[in-house]
Formats: sequence, C-alpha cells, structure tokens
Amino acid sequence: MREPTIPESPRRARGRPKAWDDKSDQNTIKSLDRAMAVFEHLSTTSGATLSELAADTDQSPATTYRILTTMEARGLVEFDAGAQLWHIGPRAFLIGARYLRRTSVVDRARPILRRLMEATGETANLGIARDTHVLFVSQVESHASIRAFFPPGTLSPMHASGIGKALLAQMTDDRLSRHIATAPLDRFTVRTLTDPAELRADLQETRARGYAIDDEEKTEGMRCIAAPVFDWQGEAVAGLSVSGPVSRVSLPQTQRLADAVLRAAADLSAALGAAGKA
Amino acid sequence: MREPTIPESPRRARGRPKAWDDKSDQNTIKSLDRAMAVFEHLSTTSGATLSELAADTDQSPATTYRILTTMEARGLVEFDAGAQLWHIGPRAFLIGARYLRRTSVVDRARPILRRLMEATGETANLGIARDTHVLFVSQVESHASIRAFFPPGTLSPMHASGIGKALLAQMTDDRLSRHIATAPLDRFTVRTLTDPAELRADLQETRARGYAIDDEEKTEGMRCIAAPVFDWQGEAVAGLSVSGPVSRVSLPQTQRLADAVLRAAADLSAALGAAGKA
DNA sequence: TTGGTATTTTTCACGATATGAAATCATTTT
DNA sequence: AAAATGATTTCATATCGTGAAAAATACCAA
Repeated sequence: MREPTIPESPRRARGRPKAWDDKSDQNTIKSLDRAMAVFEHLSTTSGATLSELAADTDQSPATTYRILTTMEARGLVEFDAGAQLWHIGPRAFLIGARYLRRTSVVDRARPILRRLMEATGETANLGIARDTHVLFVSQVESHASIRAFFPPGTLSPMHASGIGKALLAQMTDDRLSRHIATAPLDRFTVRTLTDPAELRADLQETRARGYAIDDEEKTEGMRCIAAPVFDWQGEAVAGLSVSGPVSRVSLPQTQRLADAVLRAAADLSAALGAAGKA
Repeated sequence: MREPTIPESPRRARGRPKAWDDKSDQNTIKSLDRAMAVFEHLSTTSGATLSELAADTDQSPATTYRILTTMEARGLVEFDAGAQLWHIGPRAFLIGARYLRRTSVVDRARPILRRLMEATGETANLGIARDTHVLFVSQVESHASIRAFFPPGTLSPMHASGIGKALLAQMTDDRLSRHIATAPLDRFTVRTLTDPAELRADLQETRARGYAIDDEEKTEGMRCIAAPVFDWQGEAVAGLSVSGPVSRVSLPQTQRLADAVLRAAADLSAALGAAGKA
C-alpha cells in the first residue's frame, strides 16, 4: 500500500484496543442508544404520535415520553399540540448542518475514489461543473501500465466528457438549451457529439440508464463511465468516473464498471448529506 | 394576541396537566440530557478531542467516551482517527434536514432560487427568522469563480444581514423596539449598523424602496440585496437575497438585481399562498 | 532504542436513576 | 353521560450508567 494507514481498525490512536470479539459492545450506553433510536425513527416519519413512536421502537410510552420531553427542552424535537404530533426540531437542523461545513467535496471524495480505482482497476476521477466546462479536481491513478491520465486542473467541455454528460443529463430542459446555445460543441474525435440533436438523444439514454458513457468522444482509445453526485439539496454538484483504454473498458465490461461507479457516486452523495435514493 | 392558543401551557391535548411549578422537571432523563449537551457542544466546535469535550461539559472522560461511541455507532458523530478529533456525523445531518422538509417554504423556494441565481449570476439565498437571528436554510451558488458562500445552517444577526433587515423592516414599531432592546447590535465591519437610530433610518429607507441592501455590513467585500417573503396570512416569514462581491454587485447594478430579487420574492410569496399584492 | 508522558479505553463496584405497570386525568366518541 | 382513548404521573424495583483508577497505547525526547 502507498499509505501509512493501517489496514483496518485501530480506530483510536491511543488507548487500549477495542474488545473486538467480546459478545457485544460493552461500552455503549443502552438508554442513550434507545433514545437515539427514537430520534432517528422520528426523522423517517413526517410527524408521529407518542404511541406510534413507542410501538415502533419497542419501548414503553412512559419512557418514550420522557425521551421526547427531554429532547424537546433542547429543541431537538418539537411537539405540534394541534395535531398531537412529534417532529424533528430546529436545533437538530442547526447541529446537523455543522456536518456540511467540515470538509469539501474533494476531501470527502478521496477515499471513495481510491476504493473505486481498486475495485475497477482503472483511473478514477472527480470533476465539478465550472461554467460550461468540467474541472477535474481529483484523481486516483490506476496501477496498469496503460492508463488514463489527465492532471488535476484539466478543463474539458461538458459535451465531450463522461462527467460532463452525466451533469448535463441532470439539467432542466431550459438550462440545457441555454447551455447548448452558449457553449460551442467543438469536435475532438470522429465520435464527438457535435450535433445538438445527437447530444440530446445521448443524454436521454444517459438519464435512462443512470450513468454516462464517453466512448472515445474526447480522446481516441479512451472510454469513460461516469455518474452524477448530488449534494444534500439534490443538486448535481459533481461527477465521478473511471476511465481507461477501450481494450479494458470494453463494452462487455461496461455494466460491471458502471455498477462500481454508481455505488461510489451514491457513497459520495451520502457523504455530502444527500438523502436516500432518487 | 392574535392566536387562539391558550396563554401558556396545555401542551398536550390529553393527559394529566404538567406539574407546572413543582421543583424541577421531574420528567426528563438526566443522562440523556447530558448526552445531548455533548452533542450540542460538539456542533459549536469544529472538531474536539475527548478530553476537551469532557472538560467543557463537566463530565468524566469515561462517560463522555461512552456517549460518543454510542452515537458513533449510529453515525451521529464521527471520529477522525488521524487528528484524534470528534465531529458531527452524516446521520445527524440527515435527521436534522428533516426539519426543513416540514417547513415547505424550502421546497417551494428551490426552483425560484435557481432561477434567481441564473437571472442575476450571483449566489441566491433563502433565510427564515429564528428568534433574533436569520437562519440560512437554502442556497443556490453562483457559477462564478468568485462567489458568495455561507453554508446552510448559518445564523446571522438580523441587523447585519440583508434578509434580516428586510424582515425587520416589516415589523411593527412595537416589535422592532423590542427586538432592538433584546438583541445586541454587534459590530462585524466598519459599516455595520450598530446605532439604533442609524438602523431605524436604514429600515425606513428599506421600506420605502421595497428591498434591503447589506453593504459590506457583515462581511467586507460582500454586498447583498434582499426582499421579504410573505405567507398566506401576510406574515413576513422568510427572505430572499442575492449576494456577491462588491465588484459585481455594484451600485449601478443595484436596480437590476433588486428587480430580479423582488420578482423572485413575489413568486415565492405567491407559491405560499400570499394574496395579490399591496 | 528506551523511558517518560499524555490520552484514550476498559474494568469494576456502587448507588443513582431510568424503567414499566398501573393509576390518573383530559379529550373525544358513542 | 358514559365509555373509550391516549397522554402524563407516581412509585417501587433492579437495571444500568457512573466515576475512579488501572491498563493499554501512541507520542515525544534523549
């Protein structure tokens, strides 16, 4: 390995190692865990009554009641007296929002990119939209001797890159039209999509299958499979891709690679706070 | 008062009335409350070590440790093994975000914010009043490379933000006076309005022209144009703004930007069921 | 390499306190 | 009005959380 990080666990730097096998977590607080179960469950509903919550979390109404009033005092949950429903409170949002400020997309993406590269054996890339182009901001290179490479900071027109097309496919019709109107569809290879109609058709397919394919549209001999990444508001803010020579990124391999890319994109979206699925 | 809600308490509809005076909260869970104190405190820092947290919340390291590992198991907090720091985790965000889903203003605002950003080229924001502050709940970032950015969940004092001033300008004299009396007019830049008389004069102008201008009053180099949003009852429940560097959000541009903001605010008000206009 | 120090993690015994059953009360439904 | 429903409170009990201190580990300095 290239990194000084130890294979798996030593989660903490100091202190006695965890009792990894011992029956169950001896060092967690049961009552807190149960309270958190209520808190979490509340977030999956849109308002729940005391009895519902108590039943769903297998706790007595009395206990559930005390959990809720305790959290209510801190604004973590709210009670709608009119409808007799409990909800997640404003303080919970305030606390949770702090998560977003911690690190950038790039930092969050790095471990995910590395896993993606290892799973596929191909170079993994992260790109974000920058005006009419995709800016490649991070990359983990394949170990193969023939590999895709373009240095971080590379700009590529949207219509001629996998990530770009994955992002275009998420745009509203309106915005897409404006993009096509402003950005020239320059040709790079014989396969570049330079005709608006062609491009739109390709984006249609992209949307349908969930990922984009750049089939030697930017660089001859290079194929690329990309998927969009969403932030917590559901905006497509970035894209992940794997790219490699057509010999290895072959059509029979497509589905396998796409699965890995989609999984990585979902992971990154989750790390950015995006909700479950779309 | 305007509301049919009974003066103070009947918080729940059924059940025995609360022991309103009895000593202290007999019905809260102490250990849970202490755990929440750790959780909350963690959100005010940007990463804290175990010992810091234990000291700051007056609890033994052992207990703090158990609280953290319990919450870690649920993803509510994260441990950065490299830096030995505890952080708020992704699940906390996911749960907190549910709060926004209930206040449908946010959902309704999203497409409008996007249009506003596209029309002006500047970052568009949605903020709602939360006690004496403005809570920024949603944002669509500009594509420009120099752009305004403050993460969702940011709290800003009313007197030092465009949206805050737009909201203050809608208050009754009575309520405004109370606000000025309670909330300190802290200074952030040389232009911050810290004198009540100055602030009142600015609000007067704001009312007259229909929108508020934050002219580097919170952050140097950043200007911001904001307008209030009304719900179906005519209450000013939120505000929209565009913010950007003074170079682009220049005085000659003000009217053009303000028009866009006002239109967006009117759209959102309409989407919330506000009556025509006055 | 070798101690020394700081910090985290685990163990352990004690007693504070969280818990559920049941009683009590408000509200809605019959 | 009475009964049914569901929320709050009381109370006795044993669970389970707690802090002190020990153990384990990493980091730092010679």
